[in-house]
Amino acid sequence: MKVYDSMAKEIISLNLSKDEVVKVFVCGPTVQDNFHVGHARTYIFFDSLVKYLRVRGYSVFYLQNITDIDDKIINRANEEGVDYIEVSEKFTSEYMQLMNLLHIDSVNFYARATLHIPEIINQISELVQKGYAYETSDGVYFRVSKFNDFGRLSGQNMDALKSGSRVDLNEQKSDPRDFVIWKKYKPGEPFWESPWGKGRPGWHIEDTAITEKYFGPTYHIHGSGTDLIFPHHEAEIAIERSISGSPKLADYWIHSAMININDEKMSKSLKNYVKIREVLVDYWPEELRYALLNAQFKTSINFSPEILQEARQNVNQISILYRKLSLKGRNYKNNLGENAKIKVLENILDKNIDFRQLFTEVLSMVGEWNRNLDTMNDPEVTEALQTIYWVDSFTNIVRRGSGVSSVKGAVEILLSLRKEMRSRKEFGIADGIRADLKDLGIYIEDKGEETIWWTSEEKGSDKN
RNA sequence: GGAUAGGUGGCAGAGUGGUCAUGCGUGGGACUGCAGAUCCCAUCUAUUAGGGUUCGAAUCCCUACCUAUCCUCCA
Repeated sequence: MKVYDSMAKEIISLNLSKDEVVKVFVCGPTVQDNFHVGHARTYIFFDSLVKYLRVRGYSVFYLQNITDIDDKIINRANEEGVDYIEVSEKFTSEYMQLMNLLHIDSVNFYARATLHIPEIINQISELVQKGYAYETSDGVYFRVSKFNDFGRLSGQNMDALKSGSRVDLNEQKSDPRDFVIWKKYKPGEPFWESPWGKGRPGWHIEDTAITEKYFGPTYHIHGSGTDLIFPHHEAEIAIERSISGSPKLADYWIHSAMININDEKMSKSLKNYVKIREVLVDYWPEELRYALLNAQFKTSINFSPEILQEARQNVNQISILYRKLSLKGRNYKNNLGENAKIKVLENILDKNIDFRQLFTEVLSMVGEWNRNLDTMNDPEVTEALQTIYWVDSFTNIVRRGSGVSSVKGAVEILLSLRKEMRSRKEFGIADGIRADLKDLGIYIEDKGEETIWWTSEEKGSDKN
């Protein structure tokens, strides 16, 4: 299995062992505001990546942090005249709900920063002791000049950073590149006691304190969106390696590209974002997942109604075929691993975890299965079902209508009535039944003497 | 200015030297009582520009131009 690694800046082999737990850390959100499609992309991608690793037999522990103390959270709380905890609780809960809606269920543990203050203070103390950090009147800062690998991941030139710095010059830092790891208390702000007085943690050190606690000084995969490479990941590397002395923090660095809108990055500060909630009014989670996985992870996606519409088409095509196949046979969970189609798909993914290429190949298989649907024998049906089931097990893009709902009996009575009407050429009545069922989310399809049906609610603009 | 990733049809997007895949869209056809689903055919005269290497370049080299992200908080 290979993947583009941001540190190596090329596609390299992912050498992971199946005999030990694979430790994956992905930077979670700051719980300060509504979540947008950009967040969705990153977390859907890593969800599918981790699930795929598991499908391939790796035992993965997927850790994510939640930044629940931060300037922006405090500012928002002040604006609204509430305690910061109200803000962070509200959006933490919203985040969890969205993850649930989007089928993002691969994370083993969400670690909140405010529940790791002792670990953070320990790290700062160590850094101060070793001379990597110094105290000023407003906080404790990391001394970047003591860590000579700073800038390697992001390709930043140390001197250029120094001179061309856009960083605040007002602070009492001894070097403009130095970053804050402890912020001293100002009136009205939440605080924790520390050897440097009341205060709260800086952002970068939250993650290292958390990963060190659960993973130790090094782990296997570190992921997030590309926008966190600098300075956040440089800072994490500097902090943890200064403490541990290890030559690396993570074996692999995987960064997913941004979501753009009108060719510009979607972001809170530009106010050009589309909320996940808004998308889910008109589109199913499976459709959003498809749209966001339907690109190489290193390629930015220009978000538009067109990509959602395309996703809807393809999700429908795969889902409807899946339904038809499952009416033909149900032993698709057997004999996984002997499936030649799955082998083909594995080979595609193993080149660079490219879900778009996976989808392209799946769609061509779907075309073939549709062509042969009437003549497929049992092993072929099983193979097809297994394959779609396998793909769905880590992508979650198949919409599963059900033919065994609680209304099954009633539907079948109506269908036999409709059959009778059709044989009497009472097409008005027959079509009326079909239309009424459709309004209830029950789709039927005539094929010769047979009529198959499934349930599938409609969403958004397609309704009517 | 530096770093990174790119510039292929209406859109999306494969393709590291030899008739420019594929998907969406659009048009037509088959099937159907009609639909739906599905299939077939077509369409869109597409490789940023200019040089070079080559029998031959989207693909290799050079130059220019352009786009996005990062170089401040951000997934």
